[in-house]
Amino acid sequence: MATAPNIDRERGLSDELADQIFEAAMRVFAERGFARAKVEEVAEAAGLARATIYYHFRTKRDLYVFLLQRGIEQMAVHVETEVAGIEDGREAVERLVAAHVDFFDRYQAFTQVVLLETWRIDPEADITPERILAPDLAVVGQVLQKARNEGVVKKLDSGVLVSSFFGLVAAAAIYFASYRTEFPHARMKKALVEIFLHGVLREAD
Amino acid sequence: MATAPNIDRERGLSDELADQIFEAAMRVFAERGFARAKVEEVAEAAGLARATIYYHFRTKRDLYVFLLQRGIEQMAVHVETEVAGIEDGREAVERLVAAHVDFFDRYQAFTQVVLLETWRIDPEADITPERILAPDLAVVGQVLQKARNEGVVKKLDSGVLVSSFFGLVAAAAIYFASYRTEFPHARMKKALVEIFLHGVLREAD
Amino acid sequence: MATAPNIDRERGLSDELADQIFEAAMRVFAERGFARAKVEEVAEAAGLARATIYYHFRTKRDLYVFLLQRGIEQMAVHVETEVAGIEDGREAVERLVAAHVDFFDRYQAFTQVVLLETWRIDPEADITPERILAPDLAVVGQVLQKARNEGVVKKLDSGVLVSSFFGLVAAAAIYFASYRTEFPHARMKKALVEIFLHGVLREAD
Amino acid sequence: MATAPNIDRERGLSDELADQIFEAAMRVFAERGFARAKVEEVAEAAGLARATIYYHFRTKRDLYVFLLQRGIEQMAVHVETEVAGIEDGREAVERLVAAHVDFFDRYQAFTQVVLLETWRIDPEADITPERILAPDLAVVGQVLQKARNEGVVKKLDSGVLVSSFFGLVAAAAIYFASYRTEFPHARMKKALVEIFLHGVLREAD
DNA sequence: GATGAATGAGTTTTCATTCAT
DNA sequence: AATGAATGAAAACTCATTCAT
Repeated sequence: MATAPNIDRERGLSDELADQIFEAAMRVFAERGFARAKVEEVAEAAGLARATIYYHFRTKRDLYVFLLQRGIEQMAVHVETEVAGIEDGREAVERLVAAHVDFFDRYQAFTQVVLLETWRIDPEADITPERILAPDLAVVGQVLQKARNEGVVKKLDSGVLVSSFFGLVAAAAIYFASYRTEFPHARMKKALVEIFLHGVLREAD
Repeated sequence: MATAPNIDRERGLSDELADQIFEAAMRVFAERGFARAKVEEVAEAAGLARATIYYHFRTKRDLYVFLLQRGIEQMAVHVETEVAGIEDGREAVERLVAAHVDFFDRYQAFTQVVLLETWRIDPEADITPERILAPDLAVVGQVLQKARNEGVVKKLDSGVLVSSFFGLVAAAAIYFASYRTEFPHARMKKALVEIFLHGVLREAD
Repeated sequence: MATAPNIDRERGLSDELADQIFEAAMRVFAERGFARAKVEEVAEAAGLARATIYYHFRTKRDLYVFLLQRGIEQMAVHVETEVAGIEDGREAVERLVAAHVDFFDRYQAFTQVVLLETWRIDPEADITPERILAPDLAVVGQVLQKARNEGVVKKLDSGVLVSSFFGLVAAAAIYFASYRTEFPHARMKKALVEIFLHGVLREAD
Repeated sequence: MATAPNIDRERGLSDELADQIFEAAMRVFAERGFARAKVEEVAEAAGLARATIYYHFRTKRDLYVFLLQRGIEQMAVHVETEVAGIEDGREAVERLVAAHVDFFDRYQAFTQVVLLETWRIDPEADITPERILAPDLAVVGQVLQKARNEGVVKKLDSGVLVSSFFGLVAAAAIYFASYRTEFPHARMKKALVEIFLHGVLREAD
């Protein structure tokens, strides 16, 4: 896991350069969205000439996919590390929420890119959100599935479970990223765990 | 409420034509996203000449804002009608979820536009998601606030509450819209209500 | 004949504008060849903005095909007029040569475009020289065929006959166009007729 | 003769490598024409890296000139060998046609390059077709001149004679190369000799 | 000698927008 | 009110060429 093929890394793009471009692309795509972002901007942000980007990536889209894959890979690694070795299903779910909130909070730019842009890159091609998010979805699905099998989590449709999980976490991330509220990270994390696990109703306690 | 200013309706755009353009814009913007959508495409879809669109709307962006405002207005009306007159806070929250799921399900195209594009139209301008979603957020906030005050809902930060609500509902909408799963609408609605109210844990029951 | 479909004339390109663009394209493509010619240059030569060319022609290649088709059409008309009504096979062939030399001489720019560029536009597509030259080839083939049937012309393979005819006439056109020799038009015409009809050997007389 | 200066052979390009590049360039330039051909393609076809081509040739144009010169050199040698030692003027002319047809037929790719591209390489520079074709033109001119002086060939302008000769032979070459007709080589050769020497009219016999 | 990497200088094409009718 | 025609301003992508290794 977390060792995806990285189809895009053409012509022996060195790790260093890959990082450089990754960072630059992240910043630019997050701020402007795929369509409004200019390759020139990414190049500039990476301290390279525009043509150099094209030397390493056939198209703007390829660059974008590279960004997504690499980011999700890192996210999956982060999350997996967090939930690794936890036996208790309930705690695993808690950690799952927490790990996502942490990651989304730390990489707000990337989060926006992934959550808002992935849906429209190229529906007809094989670059669906499902596929892009696959590494993380694998971890999330696994944890939730296990918890469900253990009877810790309700017998809900697994699609609904996963989408709810993502919706909750992502919405908060985007919401707070957009409004840069001073709302403390810790309290947000706690609140989301609470809602996901127990719902909003008071009597549920 | 539901009687927004409609700054855009220039030069006596007839209701009929407004509908025509609204539908066309919805389809096109949903399918391609704001940036990739062409004014020409909207015109064509509306059976009009490109210049005619410009006769009624100063810019592409104005057309887009018109679409959003009109759509959200309708959504707010729909939701408000659904929760109107319900005294019981808990039931109101249930209906709130249900009403959104229904609306999102019926207007999938519009949902995609609102939920994925709003965030990036024009950050520096006054067209923030907050403002665009205002009519609906007002209703949602009201219902949740009331329920919280009544002690039905937990004392969570209201921003978190609202974002959670939206995240849950919206994610499901997009998720199912994208994959056109055969998952029955009714069951999805029920599941989301369940999760939002009681969480995913089984022991909560 | 000489009333081809003109598939390219999109969006009601007026006759006047068509002429304008035709002339401009001719000059530019002749001087620089297809690949080196810039659409910008054609636009400028036509007194239009570059985008205006693109308003009327989808691509540079389309513009080029328009140029070829229109030119050949005119050539076929010219030639056909010259040989029309001539009963004597031998005289018809003479006139055929003369008409081509005249046309090629008058429209040297166009001649270069047709004879040097056509072969490589798009081999795999349906824009072969054969098809482009069709209107003229039809006339040439007809005249030669008739003369052959009448026993005026030798029983040579018709492909060889046509290609020889073209080769002779075209080579002279390009040769003299390139070197702008002071060689008198009339003498060249006579010489080519002589060679085509009787060959270069003296004893043949 | 046939021992041109070869200005291009820089940095001790070995014969083997020269051949390798010659073949590759021939194929690529023939297929795509000068402007559309990429140096990269030639390199690839030669099994070399792009920069290696630039190690041996200052520019793409230099590479092209190298190709032309080397090819024409070979052609001139071939033709000269064929007509060498022939006393009879008429037979020499016959052999001249035959030798060209043979060469063009065998090296169709090169033929296309020479006959279609030479005219536009660099008109303002000294790379005119006249100069490029010089080695062969020398032989052709010599043979025709001699025949004319001997009274075997008519007293036609020598430019017309040469252009007619080339036009006839080249047109057939290109024609048959393009359409890969199954027309037998031998018959074509005979027909062209016939036309060039005696013309197309039957009564001439 | 050979070449991977980098880039400057274009060029085609796209589109929102304007305007005369 | 409506629209065909025209265009300015981008922006993606290409490719010959250079250069450090």
